[in-house]
Amino acid sequence: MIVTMNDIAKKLRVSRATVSYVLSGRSDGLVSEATKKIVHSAAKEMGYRPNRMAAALIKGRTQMIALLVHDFHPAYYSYMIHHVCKQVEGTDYHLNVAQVGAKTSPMEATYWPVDGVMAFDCAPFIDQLPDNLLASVPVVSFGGSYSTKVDHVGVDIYEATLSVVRHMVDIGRRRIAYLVPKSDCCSGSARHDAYCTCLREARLDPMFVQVDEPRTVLQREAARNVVRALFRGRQNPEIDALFCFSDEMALGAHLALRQAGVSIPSDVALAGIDGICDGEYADPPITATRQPFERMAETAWQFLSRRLEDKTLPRQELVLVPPLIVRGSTVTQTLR
Amino acid sequence: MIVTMNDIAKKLRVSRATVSYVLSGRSDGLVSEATKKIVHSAAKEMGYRPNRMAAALIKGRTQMIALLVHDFHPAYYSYMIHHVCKQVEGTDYHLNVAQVGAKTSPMEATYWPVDGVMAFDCAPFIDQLPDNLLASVPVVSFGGSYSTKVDHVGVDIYEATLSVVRHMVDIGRRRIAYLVPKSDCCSGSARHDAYCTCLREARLDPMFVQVDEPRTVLQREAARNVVRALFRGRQNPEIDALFCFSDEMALGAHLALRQAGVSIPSDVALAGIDGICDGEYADPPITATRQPFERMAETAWQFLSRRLEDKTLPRQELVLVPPLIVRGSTVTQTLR
DNA sequence: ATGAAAGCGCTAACAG
DNA sequence: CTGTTAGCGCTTTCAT
Repeated sequence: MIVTMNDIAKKLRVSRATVSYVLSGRSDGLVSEATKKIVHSAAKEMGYRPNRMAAALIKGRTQMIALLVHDFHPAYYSYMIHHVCKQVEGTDYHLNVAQVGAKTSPMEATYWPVDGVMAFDCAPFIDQLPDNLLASVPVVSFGGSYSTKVDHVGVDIYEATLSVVRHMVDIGRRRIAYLVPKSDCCSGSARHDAYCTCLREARLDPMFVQVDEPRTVLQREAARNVVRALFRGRQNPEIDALFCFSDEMALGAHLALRQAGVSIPSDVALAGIDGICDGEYADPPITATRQPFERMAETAWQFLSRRLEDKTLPRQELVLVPPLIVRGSTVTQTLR
Repeated sequence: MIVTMNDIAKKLRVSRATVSYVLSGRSDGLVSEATKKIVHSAAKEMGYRPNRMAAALIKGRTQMIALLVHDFHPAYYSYMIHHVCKQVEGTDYHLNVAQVGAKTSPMEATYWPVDGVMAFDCAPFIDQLPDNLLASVPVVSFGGSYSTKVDHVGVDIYEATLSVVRHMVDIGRRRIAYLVPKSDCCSGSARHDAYCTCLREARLDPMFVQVDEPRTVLQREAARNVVRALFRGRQNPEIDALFCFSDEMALGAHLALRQAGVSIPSDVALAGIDGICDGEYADPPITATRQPFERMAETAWQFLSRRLEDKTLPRQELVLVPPLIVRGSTVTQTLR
């Protein structure tokens, strides 16, 4: 049923080695043109498909790169996956996108032996990895949550947050709340610390609007519900700006505010972090810092491919500060 | 550097077989509790990681399932990936999400030997697969574009389109245009045919608004540009309804219409196909048929796991008709 | 209860 | 130019 090199060799009455040479393209001058042709056509005709496992086993390299993410769905992740794919596409490597998280244990995510790992937004996971693994397989960590133990392309979320919150102060807001998943509402979290710092500088009081849902998939809906509850009835919480943990949450808040009859930005200014394009399509479009998706994907892959060629390279590091994109959710703009 | 079973066996002065039995959990009464403990602790201590390639090679099964998609990014795909992941999570199988498309040849997508293939929205790709592959590895095709050559969970796009366009007729629209990627504007395409049929029934003239961009990633932006151009100046095309190929395109049209000062739905009613949640967050929210994502993922996985256990099963087939979700983009609604 | 041995499909010396 | 051979790391009879 399944055709192997042996089958081809037997049928053609040549040795396995010859077939191997031809089919793997290492036959430079070793094998006659005639045999080459015969082997190729036999392989095609018999429907031969190389067993990569066997090749990988002996070569010690799988040509496989694992891209580790928390999830596939929210646009923030799928953007990044998309861009990383574009980088790896056309190289000799194959991308294996795998989820890490609560249900998928770290070890399972790297279930397959891979030549390299690209870990997006999951520093804790990297830090959890056993040292011998870290030593034996190149890892590049990238995203807002990056590990400094390995090559990394980071995003400075602290600075990003500063620029968003300062922008809110600059446009005259005084009651700036922070819409945040409960699990991230603690010092040590870059957004939290930057938010607090910024408000302290401006002599304003922090206000936390906490959302229960930590799972990124439902962040938008969860944020919407919390903000809806907040503005329900006449208990207007006297908020005039809402800084959101993510654009997903900003989108949820956006809908809740509109439905509560709250005007954006005149009543409440809204801004997020990420810069997924959905924010641009909202009305008014949402102010946010924009993750340099392409740049990150490109650099992360560059770091990894270099490392793949030379394991002794010194640590490669880059930290980017995402630019603030001011849109209609904080500043009244005329439509273009 | 890399620890193998041999290393453990040598260190412990037992045979490889013993180690194998213990580590793969097949040691029911074969190996003494004492040895078991010793082996386990040695493995842990030495940082042993099983080489799945070797196991797969000998067992002839990789425990790997390929999920084939065109792209990761637009929400329509990432939803599905998300849901398929949830299905496979917790089973003995591992999901390998791979892209098929222009750049990634079909054969490369199944580069790794997998135990099964789940092909989302890519019937042409399945039909292109060599027969011997189709015979040797179970494939389930699902989505709007499904192959009837193999097990499949289809979505009846023709019916879906009928329900959307009929809805537009029902609410009194008479100039119903179809916003469509150029490549899909031909008879044979389910949406196209259903749209034409429906308009013929209602004695209306079809109007095609063609978008150049076939690549799904940029559909939204491309749709936006086309619609913007359409409504630019005072050349109002006398359209009172716009049926969109996808929700992505509907979202683009939505923004363009708003920015052109066209009121939705009073001037132009808007509807799409897919039912991605972003459509719900638009203002007004977008009417669309809703792909039964969860149901499809669940059934597709069910079909595949059954097939994995019994290759002789008769063809498994299911075709779903997605329900029409009427929202504010076609019918004026009060906010909830 | 444990070990020896064969072999999964392929690659890469090395001989001829 | 082609064939022989020795494994890659693991599983799995079959002996012991």
